Amino acid sequence: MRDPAPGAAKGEPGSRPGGPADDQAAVIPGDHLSFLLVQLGLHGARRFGERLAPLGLEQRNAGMLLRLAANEGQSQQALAEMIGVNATRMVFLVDELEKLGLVERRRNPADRRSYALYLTGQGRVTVDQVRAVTAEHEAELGAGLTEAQRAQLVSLLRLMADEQGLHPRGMPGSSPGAGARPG
Amino acid sequence: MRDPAPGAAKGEPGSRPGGPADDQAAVIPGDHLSFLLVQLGLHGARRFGERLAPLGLEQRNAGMLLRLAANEGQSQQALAEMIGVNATRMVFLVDELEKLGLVERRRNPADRRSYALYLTGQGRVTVDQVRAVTAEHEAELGAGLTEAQRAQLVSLLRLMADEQGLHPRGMPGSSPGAGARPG
DNA sequence: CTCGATGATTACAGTCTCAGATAGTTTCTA
DNA sequence: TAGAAACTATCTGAGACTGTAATCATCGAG
Repeated sequence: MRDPAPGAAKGEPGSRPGGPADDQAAVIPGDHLSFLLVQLGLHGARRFGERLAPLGLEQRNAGMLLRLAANEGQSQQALAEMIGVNATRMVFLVDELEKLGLVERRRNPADRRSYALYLTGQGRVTVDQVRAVTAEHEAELGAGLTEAQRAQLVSLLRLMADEQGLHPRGMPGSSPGAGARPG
Repeated sequence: MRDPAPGAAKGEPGSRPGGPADDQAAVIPGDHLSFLLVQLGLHGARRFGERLAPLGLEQRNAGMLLRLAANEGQSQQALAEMIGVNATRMVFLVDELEKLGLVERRRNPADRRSYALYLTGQGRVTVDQVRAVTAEHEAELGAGLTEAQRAQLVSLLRLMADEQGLHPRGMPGSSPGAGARPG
């Protein structure tokens, strides 16, 4: 995540990124909503990734974990659909978490073709840590704002998201997306 | 750009990316600043990319064009440094624009090792189109807001960006970075 | 003029992320 | 029981980007 373009993006889970150099000439006025959103979105994503690093997690892992915590016992496919990644990708994502000892696949007795996904004990501990990190991250982002400003900002962003037809997806890292790379 | 994580990212700016499915369970409250920013940032990036498609441009091309328009006559290296991509990558990016007939490399008489980059006539036309697309995009993003709300949102976002130590970089697509991908 | 540094180009190797095709196992339905 | 369908796993390939190194032309300094 460097700096995205008004459409920069793709990334997601994209993810991983370095830091670009600072600019001199502003091609697009700094008061463009699009630019500010992308810039802050990427900044937030990068910072969140940095905060997760000490836990040994990537953003995608954290997103998956939180998703799973809220939907234990689901099949990989169901979770994949919810998150928006294809089944092929989901295999890999679950593999990662399983190797970390955070989740386990259990055969679903009702349908032995599929696995039911569950958090392990360590997985629950990690989920709590991720939530704590998320709270810290949230606080950092709003650090320069008064509570009233923060509330108003959230309100406006939600209004905007609604207008754009966006729905809460559960969390970041849940999307596969590509990043937009400017380039 | 799907849905990013609080650190979703990476991505992207980029990548990639398709559209995820809608959610059911919100793992992270929809009122999290981090989530809203990433979500809206990626959404904006994706939409911007869609708007550029009819012009035959990728986001990276548009970002480069706008940068170049504001800094004609610079060497590739100078532009690369400004944008934050390495020289190797820059060669490719300029090649793309040159093949599209939008920019041209001219030998710098003062230093014949380097090229001075300039927009072609078609390049200028395209820059205007990109700016128009950007304006439309901007309007779309703010469609659900009153002018006062939009102004306030911009104000709050700028305040936030300042607090986070972010500086205007000129534009999206300007950064190389990785995208943030959620997982 | 010679040498060292620089700018641009090219070729490679390597990383990441993701999609598509395919196959194996199991379940469901007729 | 046979066939269709679902779920998962594996393999292959694409796209975007980084980094290194080698090459060539040119510039600046000594």
